[in-house]
Amino acid sequence: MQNKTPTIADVAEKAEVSTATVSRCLNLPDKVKPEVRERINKAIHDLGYVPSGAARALASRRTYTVGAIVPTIDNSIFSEAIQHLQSGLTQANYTLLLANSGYSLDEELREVKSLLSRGIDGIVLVGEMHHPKVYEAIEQHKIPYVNLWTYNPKSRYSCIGFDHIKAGNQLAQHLLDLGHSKFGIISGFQETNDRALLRFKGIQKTLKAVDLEIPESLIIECRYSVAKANSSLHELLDRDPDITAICCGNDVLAIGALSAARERGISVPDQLSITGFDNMEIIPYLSPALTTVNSPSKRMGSHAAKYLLSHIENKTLDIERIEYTAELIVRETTAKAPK
Amino acid sequence: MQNKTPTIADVAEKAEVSTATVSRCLNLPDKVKPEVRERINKAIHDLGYVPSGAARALASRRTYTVGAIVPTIDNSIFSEAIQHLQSGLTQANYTLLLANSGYSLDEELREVKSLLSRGIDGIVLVGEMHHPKVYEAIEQHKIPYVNLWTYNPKSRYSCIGFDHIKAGNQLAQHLLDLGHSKFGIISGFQETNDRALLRFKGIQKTLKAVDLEIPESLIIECRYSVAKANSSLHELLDRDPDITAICCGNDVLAIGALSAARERGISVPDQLSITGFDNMEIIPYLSPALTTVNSPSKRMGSHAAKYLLSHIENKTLDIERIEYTAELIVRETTAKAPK
DNA sequence: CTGAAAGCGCTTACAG
DNA sequence: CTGAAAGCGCTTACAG
Repeated sequence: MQNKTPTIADVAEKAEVSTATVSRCLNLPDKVKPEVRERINKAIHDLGYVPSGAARALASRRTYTVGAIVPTIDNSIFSEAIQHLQSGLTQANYTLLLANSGYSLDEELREVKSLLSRGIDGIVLVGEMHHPKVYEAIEQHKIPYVNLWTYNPKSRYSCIGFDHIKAGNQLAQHLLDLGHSKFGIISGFQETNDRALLRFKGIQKTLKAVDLEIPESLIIECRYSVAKANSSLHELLDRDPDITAICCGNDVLAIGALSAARERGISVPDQLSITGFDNMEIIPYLSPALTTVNSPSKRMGSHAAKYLLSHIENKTLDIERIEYTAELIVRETTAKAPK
Repeated sequence: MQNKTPTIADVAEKAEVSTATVSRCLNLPDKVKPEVRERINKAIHDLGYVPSGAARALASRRTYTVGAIVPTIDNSIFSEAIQHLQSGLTQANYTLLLANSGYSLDEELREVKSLLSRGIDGIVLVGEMHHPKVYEAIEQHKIPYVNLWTYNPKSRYSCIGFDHIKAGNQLAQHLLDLGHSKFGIISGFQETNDRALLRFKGIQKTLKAVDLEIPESLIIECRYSVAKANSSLHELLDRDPDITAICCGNDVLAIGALSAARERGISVPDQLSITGFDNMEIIPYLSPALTTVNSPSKRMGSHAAKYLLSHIENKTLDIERIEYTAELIVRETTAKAPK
């Protein structure tokens, strides 16, 4: 019974080889003779040897770890992406270090620094809007990096995502086609969230094309919570009872808005149309089922894993910009404008 | 312009002190004279020095990292717990390493080993049912460990959670009080999920006390997905149209069941009562709002952070068992049994 | 295919 | 309060 955790030296001694050979056996097995390999594997098994990640990282300058910072994991849409990112990494024997910024740019910077000091081989962030020092810090470390959930052909950085402006366009056009002209907006905070901002810009632009404008007073920004959205819709309707269409920043907000409409006895979609964003798993099973836009979260997550792994393995840092499409999904919460 | 990442030696040189002093300045600031400290901090800042986590971990045998393995992060209820676990750790300058097992015990074991080799100072798992080697591996590493989401006064391991049997009792009693006698169950897979198993056992026990028994054919186990629950309810109702109460393993399943009832034109709760579990954030805003049981996920998550941190700092490994209560929340999906 | 040895960047008794 | 030096457990040219 050894009461000390066995090291590579213990394995080497037991297998009667050098530590260098044990190391090779672990990392480049074909470079060691099969019979030796067998002896080493037996020793490893007998000793219950587990390599020290810290020592390996220090010596090899590789951690086999990738960092990701999302605004929150408490949103099924990010969870889906992370789940897929993670499984892509796990298959390649990489581990995901997950942090969340709570939609704060300063907090995100802190997390980036912490991950960097921890030693990561690659990093993924959500959106394109970050603290300027974030880019600085990452570039200093010379590791592959990608902005997820956003697509900007002119970005200086790699990105994997979709065009939020286009998505906003589609939403607005759909509502316009249904004859709506009186809009309200319940959005996430746009100052620190470029996805929220761009979606709104998209809506705004499409409306402007037909000379429609949403007054400041009918745009509410709030935290992505059902409760906040509920009170926001009440607020909006108090300010202007003639609104016939509400665009919500995501499905969670839309669920809150739906509940407020119900409380007011306003029927959706007959009197009021409501749209969401993301197409969360449960949405089609709700009644009424939300009209929303599909965020390709799983595909983005998987792609991020692939991107990072290939760039880490090849030690390349060139920029890639991948665009996925986000389709409008019309369901039961939008209909012709009343009257 | 240095084109090499600065090390502690560079800082030491620039500040004209030894590396030992820089190290102390970082870890035990009060042990170094204020003026020296200032010089060092300036050097750190000027150089843009970031300590190497790997080197620190290797030398100190501490990683300031805690591992957590949950069945899936794609469930808002686990996300909430993780969010709180994480924020507790972050405040103490620890980082959370998150992995998920996909409800597989073998996968969980793999993840445990990977985390252990990575070097973690503590670990939290969900539930009490694990691969026997999981306990073995963790004990060999002598790090604090806690089973979350479960409370068992007789457990050999620390646990922070609630009593799933009691929760099942409450659910069944509520339905019994409403006059139900014909039950159906849509549960998660019980073989690898002790929470699912115990909740069911709780229901079963309470029913048995009044001589009621749920036949095998009216118990369906499935993945925690809305779609699966939807088809499960159809299946159940095909097998026995006289069922008046359905207990679902969690809220996600209940939402699926609700949608199936709607598809069949069965009114809830008049003709059919449905219960969920967890009380996810959106539940009270849905229509009908689910009768469910509140899982104290946030409190469990925070407590896990506290538990781990204190045991890591004090290098203690004694067992603690913390019980939270899970209350039944009666809303709109349960009512008196028809007829 | 294998080994001796330097080195990765820190921490930590030990002395002073 | 500070420094010299050993050591943490690996990897990796370099030789052979």
